[in-house]
Amino acid sequence: MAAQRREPRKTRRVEAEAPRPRESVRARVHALLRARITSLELLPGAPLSENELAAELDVSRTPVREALILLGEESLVDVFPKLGTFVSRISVDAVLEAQFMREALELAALREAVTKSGAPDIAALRAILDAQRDALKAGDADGFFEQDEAFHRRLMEASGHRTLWRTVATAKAHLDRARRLSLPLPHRIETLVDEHTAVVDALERRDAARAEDALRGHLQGVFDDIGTIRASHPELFADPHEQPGSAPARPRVHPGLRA
Amino acid sequence: MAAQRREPRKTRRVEAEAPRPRESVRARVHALLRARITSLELLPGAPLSENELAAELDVSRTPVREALILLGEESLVDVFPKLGTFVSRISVDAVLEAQFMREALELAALREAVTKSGAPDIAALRAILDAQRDALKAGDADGFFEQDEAFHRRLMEASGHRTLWRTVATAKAHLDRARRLSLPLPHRIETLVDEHTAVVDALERRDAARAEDALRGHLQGVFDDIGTIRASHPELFADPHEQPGSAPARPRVHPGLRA
DNA sequence: CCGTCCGCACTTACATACAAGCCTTGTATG
DNA sequence: CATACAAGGCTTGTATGTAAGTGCGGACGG
Repeated sequence: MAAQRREPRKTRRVEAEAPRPRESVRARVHALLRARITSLELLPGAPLSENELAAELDVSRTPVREALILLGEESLVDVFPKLGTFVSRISVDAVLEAQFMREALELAALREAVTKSGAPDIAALRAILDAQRDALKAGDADGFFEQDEAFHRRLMEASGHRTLWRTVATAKAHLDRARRLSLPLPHRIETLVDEHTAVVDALERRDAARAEDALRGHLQGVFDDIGTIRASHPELFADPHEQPGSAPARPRVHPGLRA
Repeated sequence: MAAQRREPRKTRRVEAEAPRPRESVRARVHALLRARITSLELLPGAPLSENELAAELDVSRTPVREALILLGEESLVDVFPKLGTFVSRISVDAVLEAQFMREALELAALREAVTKSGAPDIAALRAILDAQRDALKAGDADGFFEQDEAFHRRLMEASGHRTLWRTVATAKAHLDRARRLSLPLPHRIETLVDEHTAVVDALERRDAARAEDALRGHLQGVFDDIGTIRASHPELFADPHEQPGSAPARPRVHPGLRA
């Protein structure tokens, strides 16, 4: 495909189409690509061309490029100068670090939530659990993950920390990519909701120790699944024994998966 | 000052001046501005114009803009569309969150370091402490802070987590801006080195509980100082009762401090 | 004197043009 | 046939041009 054979964009937009330009183009592109990556719609290793994306989304390269830079900061893409940008492969190190970070932050927040949370928090959490069970029954994988995200996010809010979720979400993105691959295991998923429920139960009884144990076990279990996945999808993972200081697995040729 | 009265940049660079263009211009600008902000060379509230910075650094607006976007992600600058970009004021909420995050991550890492660290780690840490004491005697504030950063970074490496420092450093930046203001208190500073030493001592003895207590106390003490500072420099702090959801303290007029 | 309105000077957001590096592939040569 | 080489097409990096929003300040009317 030749680049940019599309007709030049009109500099003056028709006003019928832009009711809410409140959110910047960059933010929209960033959110879109992030969703595509974490949902595995874009597989690890897939190339992301600034030109192609700009053409597809009908915007200029500038906001696309800025979005890719931000995704690079989150390690969701790897940018190789003058070579190309690719969805990052799942790095064992990155997953380990993400798991560690998530565990440390969520457990610390939970300790505070035990004393700070109130009835509205518990009610909101239980509502999310109900929705998650519904999604499970309906076989709605996307909805299930949405509610999972909502649960952990709401749990952190219950601790009074409102801005910390961004950091946890960044770490969680790496774990989620791996978890998505384990979806075909339905028995595992049912367990997850039960584990969530145990956390809320302990939280409601203000039982700090039990809440902590429940959440820790839950997070550890999620992490353990990833090892199982790796065996069946090795091409999605980065070289396991890579030195972090050295060049980060530059692809010899444009790594496959194109189209 | 009128914008861009500088002569047009030569598109072809003289090659005598660029021996190592390995690091992108964006990365250099980002690092430079970050250093200026965390060192308080650029005070909270100070305006950062893409045009002015591009002219001063003799680069185009593009890498400057990209660097500012990254700093915005770290909450070190606030970008108000079509209005201006300003060094972020020290937000009490942000400092609280940074403190919480740092404490959670560093303590969790320390727990692992107690079992994983070895003699080389201890030796490296003690060397850093010596350097820190030297900087203290010499009255070298910048050097002191450098060694402080090195200490905490090395401590995290001793736990085996190599990539986690980036996250901690982002949080630490907000705390450091406040701490810089407390430098005139020399008695406090001497305490800091002693606290660091206590952590290493306990770590060497593999005394997890004592190491944890020492580090927790140290981090808490650092945090307590910030409250003291706030009284004497209120203009550097954001509105204390600001709703995080609402507009983030948009400046009525370009906030002063301009040259 | 005071309020209102309008334009100007500044900003960032987005679009486009140009530069430079890497890989592939076709081609010529041994 | 194998290999060296060079050109071309792709990529991202940087530079610059254009659009559009915001607040300030002066002109103007009351």
